[in-house]
Amino acid sequence: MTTARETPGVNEGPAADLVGQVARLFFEGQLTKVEIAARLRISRFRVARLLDQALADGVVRIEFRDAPAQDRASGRAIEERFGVERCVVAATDDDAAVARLAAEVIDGLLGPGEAIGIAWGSTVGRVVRAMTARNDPAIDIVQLAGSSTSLDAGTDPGDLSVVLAERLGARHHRIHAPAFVESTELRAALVRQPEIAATVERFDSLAVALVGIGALITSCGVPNSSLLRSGALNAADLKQLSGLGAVGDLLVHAFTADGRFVAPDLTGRAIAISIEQLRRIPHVVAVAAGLAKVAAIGGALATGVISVLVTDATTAGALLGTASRSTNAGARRRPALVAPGSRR
Amino acid sequence: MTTARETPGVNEGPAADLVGQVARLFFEGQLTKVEIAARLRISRFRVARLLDQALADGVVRIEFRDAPAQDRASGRAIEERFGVERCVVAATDDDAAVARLAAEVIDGLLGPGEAIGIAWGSTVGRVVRAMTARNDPAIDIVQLAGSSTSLDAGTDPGDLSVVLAERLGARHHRIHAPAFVESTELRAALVRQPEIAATVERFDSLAVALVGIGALITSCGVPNSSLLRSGALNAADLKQLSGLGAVGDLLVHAFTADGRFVAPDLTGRAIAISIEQLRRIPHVVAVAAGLAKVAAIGGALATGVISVLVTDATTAGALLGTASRSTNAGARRRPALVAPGSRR
DNA sequence: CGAGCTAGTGCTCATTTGAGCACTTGACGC
DNA sequence: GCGTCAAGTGCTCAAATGAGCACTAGCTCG
Repeated sequence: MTTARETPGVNEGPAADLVGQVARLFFEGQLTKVEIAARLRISRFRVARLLDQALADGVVRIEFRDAPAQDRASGRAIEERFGVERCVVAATDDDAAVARLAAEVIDGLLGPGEAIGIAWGSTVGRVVRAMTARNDPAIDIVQLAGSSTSLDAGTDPGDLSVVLAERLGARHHRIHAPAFVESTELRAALVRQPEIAATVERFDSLAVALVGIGALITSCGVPNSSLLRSGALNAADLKQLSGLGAVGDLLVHAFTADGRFVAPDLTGRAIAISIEQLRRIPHVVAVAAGLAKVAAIGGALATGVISVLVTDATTAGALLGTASRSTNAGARRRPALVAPGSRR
Repeated sequence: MTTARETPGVNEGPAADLVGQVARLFFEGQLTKVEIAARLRISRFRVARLLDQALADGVVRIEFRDAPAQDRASGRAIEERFGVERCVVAATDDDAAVARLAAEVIDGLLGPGEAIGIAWGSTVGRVVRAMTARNDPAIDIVQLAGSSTSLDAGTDPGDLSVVLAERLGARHHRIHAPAFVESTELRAALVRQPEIAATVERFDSLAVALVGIGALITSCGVPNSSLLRSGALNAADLKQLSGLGAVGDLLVHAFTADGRFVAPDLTGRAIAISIEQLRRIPHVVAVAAGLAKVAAIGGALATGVISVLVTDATTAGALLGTASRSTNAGARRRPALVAPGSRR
């Protein structure tokens, strides 16, 4: 174990098969080392050392799938204050923890053969990559908004739908078009294209949607929208939105702090799921964290579109620290204290 | 453990965090159960039961990464008879075993930050999906041939490059164009497009290429090329190729049983890496198995383009049973008995 | 209200396992 | 030829572990 650790290609040495065999008998077959030794006619010490080697060489790898710790108190407080059906709060302010929790939530909501729509964004990307694998070819992954060529690596909704489909062993339905086009006419023409129409038609049969929440302005007032960075909107568009009181966006839809959607003209030339369609989806899971997003998250919850919010403890605390607006009428309430709870 | 196994969403119960904590201390921290018990101030029996629960609930998952058994004798025989640099033969006739072996071979050949080109096909798809994960953003995944809209699910080279990039944590470079177009003029125009040119230019800096070997005709003479199924070629094209003595294809390049490439007119309107470029790549790994492909594999080896062949035992046996043509001059020989062996 | 059930917990004892030490074997250099 | 080294193997003994049993708390049902 000092020099020449590994042979150039496949396999480590003459007894390489033995390592795998022993590892399988021990971990899969639940045999004791003495039994393995007897079966393979080697000493129990050799079995032990082969197992050590298996661990060291990474022939067997141990993977943890435990959910990150939650802050249930904050979650309940947000559920009650904002009248959202369910709120999951990661106890640590860790993007990965938020993503893993969101992935678990979706894993629980998405039944076999159901369809899930996905939006874009780095947060959504992290969730997609944190999903546990399945193999259900009947699941449909539907891209909820057009692509953008200039998004950061690994956040393009088209790529994300491929990645998620791969993970779930499912089919994916992409939108080969930009999120925003020049005119409503062009939008109409594009949506008539069979390839795009085939995806758009699926918007009405989704069981779950996974969306991010975009902040149009940060807490310090600097415009920093991903819609801007992606090139979907220009500075003028953003200024117009700010003028209308917009604080955030869901997909391509901008909303105000009190949950009203604004700028239908922008929406009119966007290729994406509509707010009405989004409202009809049984479970809309929104993932967003960060102090810059607090105002946007508040507005998003006020729209009543979101049924599950996943965030982190700091963001949740900031959200709860904001002026206590009375629970808004349109929000999706929890149906009962203990829901029937359907899980695959 | 009889009813109501899991709560609807995230997390299994009040002690869920404890399960993960114990599992991590035991498997990651290598602590003994007694030590864990002392540290968490619970009994060692509880630790043992929490660990059982972790295994049962799938909180820790044990993954085997051992290479499938090889038939080294057949591999060596093919290396000598066909003068190929390296031949890896899976002992079992199992598509998954072949794919895993090929994935290990590529894992050993592809160094950090190097570029790999990938072709299409269900076999290549299986290899890509069998690759072990990395996180090397400096690696470039390059699509070696244009896409096809009508390939079977999970075999499109564009999707495959996304999947591989995802697995390796790498960037991908796609070709947003069909593999075959109507005319050489159209091909030239497309290749001048900046987006396509950016990918094509990378063909000359690849360290590894992963390709399948296509059979133009099966053993019983029925035409069954994936080029036909994909719609890239029509029946007339295929007939023309058969007339020229073609038995198989590498990417879009058809070759005869004695390893000559034919039908440059077809190649002239294909958007794909050229044979000359392919020859300059240090490692061209070809994966192919199945009796229907024996003739095609023989021809492919005779072209001298392939440096590593991965196949299964039955195919290897059939290949060795064919008339012993003298080792062909153009083939890539093994450099020495014991190569310096570079492995990451 | 109490019998009966179940889930969870801790105990004992026989078995399994790990750590350190001693032996064999083959390779290498002098 | 022979000393030296490294790698691999087996042994002993103490520590860790698993399996079965007993106990308790909380719950349902009559």
